[in-house]
Amino acid sequence: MVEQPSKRPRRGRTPAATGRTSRPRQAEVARLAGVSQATVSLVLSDKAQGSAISDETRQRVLDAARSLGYVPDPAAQRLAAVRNNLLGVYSFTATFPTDVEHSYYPFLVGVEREAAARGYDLVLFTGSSSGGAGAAGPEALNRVRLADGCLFLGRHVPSAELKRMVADGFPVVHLGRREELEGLSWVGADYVSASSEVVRHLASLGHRRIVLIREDDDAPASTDRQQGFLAGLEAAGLAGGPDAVFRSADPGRDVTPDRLRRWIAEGVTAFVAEETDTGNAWRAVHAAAAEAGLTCPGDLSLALLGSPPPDLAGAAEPTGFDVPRHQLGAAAVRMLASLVAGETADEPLVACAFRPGATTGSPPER
Amino acid sequence: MVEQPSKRPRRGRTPAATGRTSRPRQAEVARLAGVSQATVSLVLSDKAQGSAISDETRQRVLDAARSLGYVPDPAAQRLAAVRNNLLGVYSFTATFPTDVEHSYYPFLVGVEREAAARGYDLVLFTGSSSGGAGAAGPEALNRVRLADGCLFLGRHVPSAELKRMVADGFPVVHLGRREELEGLSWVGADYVSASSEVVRHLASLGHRRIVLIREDDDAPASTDRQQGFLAGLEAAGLAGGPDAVFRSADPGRDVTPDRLRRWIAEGVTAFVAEETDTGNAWRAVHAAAAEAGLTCPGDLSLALLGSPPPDLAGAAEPTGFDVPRHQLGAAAVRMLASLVAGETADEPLVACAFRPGATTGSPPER
DNA sequence: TTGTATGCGTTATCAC
DNA sequence: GTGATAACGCATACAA
Repeated sequence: MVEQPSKRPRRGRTPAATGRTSRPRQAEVARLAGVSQATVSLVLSDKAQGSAISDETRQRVLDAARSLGYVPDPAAQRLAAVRNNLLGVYSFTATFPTDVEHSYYPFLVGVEREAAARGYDLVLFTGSSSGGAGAAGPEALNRVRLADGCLFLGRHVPSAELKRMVADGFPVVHLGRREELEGLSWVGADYVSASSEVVRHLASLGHRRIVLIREDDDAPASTDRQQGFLAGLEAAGLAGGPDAVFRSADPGRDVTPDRLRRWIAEGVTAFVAEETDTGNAWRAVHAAAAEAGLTCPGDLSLALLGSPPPDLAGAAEPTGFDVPRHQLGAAAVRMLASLVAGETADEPLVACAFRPGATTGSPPER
Repeated sequence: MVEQPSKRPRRGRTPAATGRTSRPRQAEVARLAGVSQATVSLVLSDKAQGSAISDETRQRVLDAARSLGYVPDPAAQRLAAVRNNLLGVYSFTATFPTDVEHSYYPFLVGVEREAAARGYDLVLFTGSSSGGAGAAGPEALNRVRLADGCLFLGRHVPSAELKRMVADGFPVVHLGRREELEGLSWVGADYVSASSEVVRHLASLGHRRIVLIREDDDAPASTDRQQGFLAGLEAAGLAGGPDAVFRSADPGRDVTPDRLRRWIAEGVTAFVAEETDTGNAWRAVHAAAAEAGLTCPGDLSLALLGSPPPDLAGAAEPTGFDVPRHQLGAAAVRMLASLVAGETADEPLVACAFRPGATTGSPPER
C-alpha cells in the first residue's frame, strides 16, 4: 500500500512541545460515556433546560466526567463564547503604588467586589510600567483591548487614545468626571451637591462669611467643589465674591496664622478646605489654626470637602463629606458591564455622604 | 438562481448577538495589508527569523495592525498552545479587602513591579467572590488557566486543586511556605533565620531567660518563627524548655500585667512576640507592659518577629525584623516566570532584614 | 433526545 | 516569501 500524504494529519504544534500534560477533554468524556462530544457539552453546561437530555445519559456523562477528572479549559470556553470575561483596569501610575498616599485602593475595593459579583476577572494595566501595556508610548495602551472593556483611573490618560477607543466602540469607562471627551462614559462623585450642602450646614449654624481654601489645580474635582461652594453661598444668600475663594499653589506657605487672623478680623468665621491628593489645603488650615492658638469649633469653624489625609486621621473628625470610593468603583464596573453588554449606561453621579464631624459650630459672638 | 443551502455557513453563534463591536482580528489586518492571515501571524509573532518575509510586507502588516489597534486574543493564543503574557494572581479572600489589616497589598507592590518589568500583565482572580467564578465551588479555580501561570496568595487555597494544576504542569507558585504539597513551588520569608537572629541579639545583650509569646495557630509562618526562636536559644546556650514558649488563643486575655510580673519574678528579662494577621501577640505584650508600669527597654526587653500592626506603628520602633514583602512579591513573580519559561525554580527563601529598634537593651541588674 | 457540522482566533506546517 | 490548511477545546444551530 502506498501512503497517502494528503491524509497525514498536519498539526499546528506538537502537544509535547508545550511540556504540558494534556488534561482530559470533552471528547474523551464522550467516548467513555458512549455519547458525542456535543452531548457532553450540553450536559456539562447545563444549558439543556427543557429536559432535552435523558436523565440516564446525563448521569453517564456526569460520571464519566468525574471519573476522568474533567475540568473545562477556560481558554476554549472563552474563545467559543466570544467573551473573555475580563475587564481591564488601567491606571497611569502603578496600581499598587509604594506611596499609599494617593492610591486607588479604595476604588479598587469596590471594583473588585462588583466585578467578582458579575463574574468578571480583572486585568491590571499599569501605565508607568516598563513592560506590559504602558511601555512603548501611548500606543501600547491598545493592549487593554484584550479585555472586554476597560476602566481608566486617573486624569492623565491620553485623550487621543481614549477617543479612539470610544470611536472604535470599545467599552471604556473613566473613573472621575470627564466631559470634555464626547461619548466617553464616566462615573464620578457629586462634589457639587456635596460641597453645596457643607456650605448650607455652615450657613444654618449662623456663619455669614465663609472662605474656601483650595489648591491651584484645574482638575474637575477641584472646580466642582468650588462651583458647589459658590452655589451653596448663593443659595444661602451669602456673598460669593472673589474674596470667598483663596487659591494657592502652596497653601502650606500661604495660609499662615497671620493670614488666618486677618480673615477673622475681616469677619470670616468659617473655612472650607478642598481635599486633594496631597491634602495640603486641609493640612495648612489645620496647622495655621493650631499655631494661631485658635480652637475649633470655638474660635472658628473648619470644614473639609472630602476626607482628611492619613496623617491627620487621628485628629478631630472634620465636618464635610465622604467620597464614596467603594461605591464609585462599583458604579464604574456596573457601567462598564452595561457597555460590554451593549446596554446604555445610566446615572454617572454618585452621591457623597455628609459627615457632621466635630469641627464646626456656631460662630463666636463678637 | 437557486440557493444552495449546503453552502450557507453555519455558525455556532451570531456575532451580532453579542451586541458588541468585535475587536479586530488578524484576518482583518491581513485584508487591510493585502496579505494572508498566516503572514500576519508570522510578522506579529516575529517568528519569521530567516528573513522569511520581505521588509516591505512586514511594514505593511505592522502598519495595518497598528492602525486597527489590533491586539491578540489571549484565549485564542492560549488555545493554540502559546503564551499570552498574562500572569494570574489568585487570592482566596478579596485581593483588595475592606479591612486593610491583613491585606496582600505590600506583596502586590512587588508583584506588579516585577511583572511589569518582565512584560507581563496581571490578571486578578478573586476566590471569595459571591457571584462570578469563585462562587461555584473550588472547581472555578481552574479559570486561572487562562493565564500562562498563576500566583496564589493565602493559606486557604484548596490543596486538591493546586495539586492537580501542578500535576498538569500548569505553572503555579504559592506565596508563603507550603511544603506539604509535593512539587508545589513557593517563595517565603526565612522566618527561621530571622527569628533566630533576634534571639541571638537578645542573648548578646545579656538576656538569659527569654519567652516567646505566640498565638494558637499552626500556620507555617508561626511554626517557623518558633523553630527559629528555639534554635536561637540553643545556639546561645540558653534553656529552651516548654516554659520558653507561651501559646495562647487570645493573648490579649492571657498576657496580663500580673502574668508579666510573674515571669519577671521568675527571671525572665525579655519577651519575643510573633507577628500575625491580627498583631494580637505583640499588642498584648505591649499593653501588659504598659499597664504593669514597666518601661522598655529599662525594665524588660521586647522584640517582635515581624512588623507592628498599624495601630501600634506610632509607638517606639520594636526590635525585630522586617518581612521583605515587596521582595517576596517580586521573587514570586521571578519564580513564576521561570516556570513559565520552562526553567527550574531557584531559591525560595527571602531573607528578612534585622531591625535594631528601640525596645531592647541590657537586662536590668538584679 | 442525541449526533453532525461548524466556527471562535491563533499558531504552525507544508506546499507553491 | 506567501497562502492554504489543520488543529487547539468547546459551544451551538440544525438534522436525524
